[in-house]
Amino acid sequence: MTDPARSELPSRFEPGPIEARWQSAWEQSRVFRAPDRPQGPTYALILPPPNVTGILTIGHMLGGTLMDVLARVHRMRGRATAWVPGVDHAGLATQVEVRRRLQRDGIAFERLSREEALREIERWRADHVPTIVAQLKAAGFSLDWSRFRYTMDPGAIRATREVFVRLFEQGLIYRGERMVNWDVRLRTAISDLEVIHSEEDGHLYYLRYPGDDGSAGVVVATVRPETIFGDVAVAVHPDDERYRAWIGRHVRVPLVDRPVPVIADPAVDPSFGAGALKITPRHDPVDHEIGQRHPELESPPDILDEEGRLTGPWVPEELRGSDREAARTQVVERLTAAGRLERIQPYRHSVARSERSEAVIEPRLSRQWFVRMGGLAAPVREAVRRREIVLHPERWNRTFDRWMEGIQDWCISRQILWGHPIPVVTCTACGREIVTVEPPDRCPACGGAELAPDPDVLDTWFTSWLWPFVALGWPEASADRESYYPTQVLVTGRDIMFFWVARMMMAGYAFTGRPPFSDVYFSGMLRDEQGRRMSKHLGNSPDPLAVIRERGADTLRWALVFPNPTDEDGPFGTAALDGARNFLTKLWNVTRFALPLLGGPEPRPPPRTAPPEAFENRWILSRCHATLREVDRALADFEFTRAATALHGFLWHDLADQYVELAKDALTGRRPGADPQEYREVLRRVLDRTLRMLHPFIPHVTEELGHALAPTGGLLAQAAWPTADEGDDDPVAEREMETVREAIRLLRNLRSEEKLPLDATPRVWVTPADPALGRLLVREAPTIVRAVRLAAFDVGGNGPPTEGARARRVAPSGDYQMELPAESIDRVSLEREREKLAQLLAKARGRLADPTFRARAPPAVVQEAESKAAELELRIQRLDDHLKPAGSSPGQP
RNA sequence: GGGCGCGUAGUCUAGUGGUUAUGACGUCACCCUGACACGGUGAAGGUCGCCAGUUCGAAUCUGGCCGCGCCCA
Repeated sequence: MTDPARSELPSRFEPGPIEARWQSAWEQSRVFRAPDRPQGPTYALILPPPNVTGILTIGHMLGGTLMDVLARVHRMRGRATAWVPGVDHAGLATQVEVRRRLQRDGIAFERLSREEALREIERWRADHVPTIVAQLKAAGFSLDWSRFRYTMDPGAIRATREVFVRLFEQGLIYRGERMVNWDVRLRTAISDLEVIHSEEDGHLYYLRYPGDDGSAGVVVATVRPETIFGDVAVAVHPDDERYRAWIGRHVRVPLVDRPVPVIADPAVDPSFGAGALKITPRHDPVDHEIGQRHPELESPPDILDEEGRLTGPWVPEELRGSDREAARTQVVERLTAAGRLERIQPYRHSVARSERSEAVIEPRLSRQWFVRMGGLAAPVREAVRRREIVLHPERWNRTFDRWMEGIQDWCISRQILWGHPIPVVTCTACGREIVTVEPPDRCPACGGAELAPDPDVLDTWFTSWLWPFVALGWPEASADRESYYPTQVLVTGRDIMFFWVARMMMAGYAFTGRPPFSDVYFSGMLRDEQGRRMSKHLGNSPDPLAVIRERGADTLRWALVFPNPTDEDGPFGTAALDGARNFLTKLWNVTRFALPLLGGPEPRPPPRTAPPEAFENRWILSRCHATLREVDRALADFEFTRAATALHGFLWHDLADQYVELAKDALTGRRPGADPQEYREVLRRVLDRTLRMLHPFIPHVTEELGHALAPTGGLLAQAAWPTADEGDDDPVAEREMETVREAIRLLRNLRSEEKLPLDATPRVWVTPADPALGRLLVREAPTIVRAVRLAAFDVGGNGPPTEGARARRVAPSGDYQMELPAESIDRVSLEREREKLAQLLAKARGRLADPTFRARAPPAVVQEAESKAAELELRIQRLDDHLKPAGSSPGQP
């Protein structure tokens, strides 16, 4: 804890020790532990469980920061807040990592026994989980570690089996032979999510299939000549005149001379290649569909084994065992020799690769377990339409619905070791399949004790989709489920919108009858400073722990939310981190400046009873209040950057640049007639509110500063979020401050343009534009004098004694004249300004001269344009007045 | 090929029909003014991708084109 005796902050802001101190203070006080039996409203979110595969990335830090902001704000608002951490066993991803590590040691994963393999994976998990936990803690995330879960802990195992059995019993899980994405290197089916499509250079081969009758036959274009052995037909478009005569006749597959029919199918694109397609139903999804539409075709052969090598009786013996790449070369050679290769054309096309192994995906007809999705999707689509669940940003709602409409069945079996076993055993005696939650001892049909487990495991997502309620205790009727389910918001990347988010929603309705959350926020992806997306592959994603060690968690957090567009990809790099560091330093220094003025630390102030009298005080309270409303609104809309921008602008420009500078002398008791106590109370109140508003974003430094201001005030982490106080609203003060700032800006400008020495204190005369402005300028004259460093600011009095010894500037608030040490009038800048105003006036007049504008535009707009034009005329006239005599003064006849 | 989105100062970005288009970084000038040079005060820098249209009025709405990105096939 902060030393209560310390009344001064160190002049340098050092995040390291501060963050360590407050993280342990939070941990000790158990602020982030959600109550088991909460009173009143709750707020729950789950951390999308990161893979045990490895360490977290900056992208995880972004999502975590946004969730932490939400969790902390709601906790401060008094909601019983549960933010539940967990890690995902990540079946395939983890197995690939472990395999790679073993490979470095010269051990082949495939050689290990099941037990040995699982032990290796367990060792990997034990190595990595602590790192992940350390990263999450170092970021200052307010996770409830007492509720930490793992997707393979006993509860998750039971839940997964339970769900499988329920769906099986409802007929929603079935086993079938379907087209899947096959990874030939890892020898498993993988999900669409794990497939990456990208444009690659390849070739298009034109092959001649001679006619059965000895005629020239048909030319077929293909990118995969090695699959000709699996052909069962050649297809053409039914309306394609070129081939109409061929439909129903036969051509011969080159090299093997096997006859196949020419069929008509509307799926064939006549403009692709030569307009004829070879049909290999077991090795291409489109061909498969065409095959299904033509039951008259012979049953298609499988010519590739699970590692992608040519196999089977349909393949010429000397080619059997060649893998796809080698086989392609060999087949092309043979086709050339046989005179069947018409030509080869360079061809750039979309290639699907496995995200895990980078192997080209082999579409493969294979026997797998599937979940029927149509029925599960229906209530979700309905919920999104009713806005029972809302996706943010808005536009994803439509995209989501369109995808749900065309939803495909889900392949949930994987041919790997690591994962939840499929809860299906087969009795070796009678062949009965048993699907039960508790693994059976004997066959219920024949009593046989020899039960063979299904060799496959479940897709990791088959557990992940249950996470919002499993993490809260499902299927047990736990107290947490009662209190914290449904959760409020899910924050994640849109890349897993369909594979995870949509499925969680389906599972929520299917197994709990309720939505798993009410809002989903999709964060953008991060890009590096060259605009490239961060990826492991490019190695351009910095290690979060290193960033935190070097620059602090708060700096990282602010760098992630402040400069980033809400719904697009945002840049992240040293520029963002430097900006964040500068901002934190600014906050540090403002507080450091305020602390001694406030008479050192004291308890947080009681609510103010009367509004302050001083103009700056009313103004800063009004700004502070406007900022709070903006932050509240922005957070309600999940617009984190807007909230951060409002806070940044307020702290830096309103509080530091304006308020502190203008009120400095009053605060330090050097302004006659000002009540320093009022200024101090206001400053304390504003700082206190600012720290609270910033706390969810940058918790450590605000906690440190909050305690410096009020050492006995308790933790900011459990302080109350500021409440809007309409009494602080003061539009008059805000308008008046605009006028005062305009006067200051303009006079500083004159000083700068006229190259006045720094120590010069000129006199200024102003002829106010109207009496009300005059009264304001008189009232605030001391402030203006101080801010611009003037000898005097004379409102409405006589002008300077010498015509030439002055510079002039006309502003909406009045006509300013500054005494200059020499006879220098900046005619150039006056003329430039006149020109600018004249342009604006021409524009305004043009508009007003247009009768349809007067007729059709709303009266308020017309009136505004009129007064605008009048004001411009007046200003130009005043400028002309000054330009004329100045032009004819000294030296002129 | 289909869908979605994006093109605003050198860079990143705010801004969904009505004052002189926002802020940050960078640039230039002056200033280490008793919180902060990780700072202050000023300045320069924009045909709001292009072309039509709707409208009294378009960065903003519509259509087309060009360029870029993402998702799906």
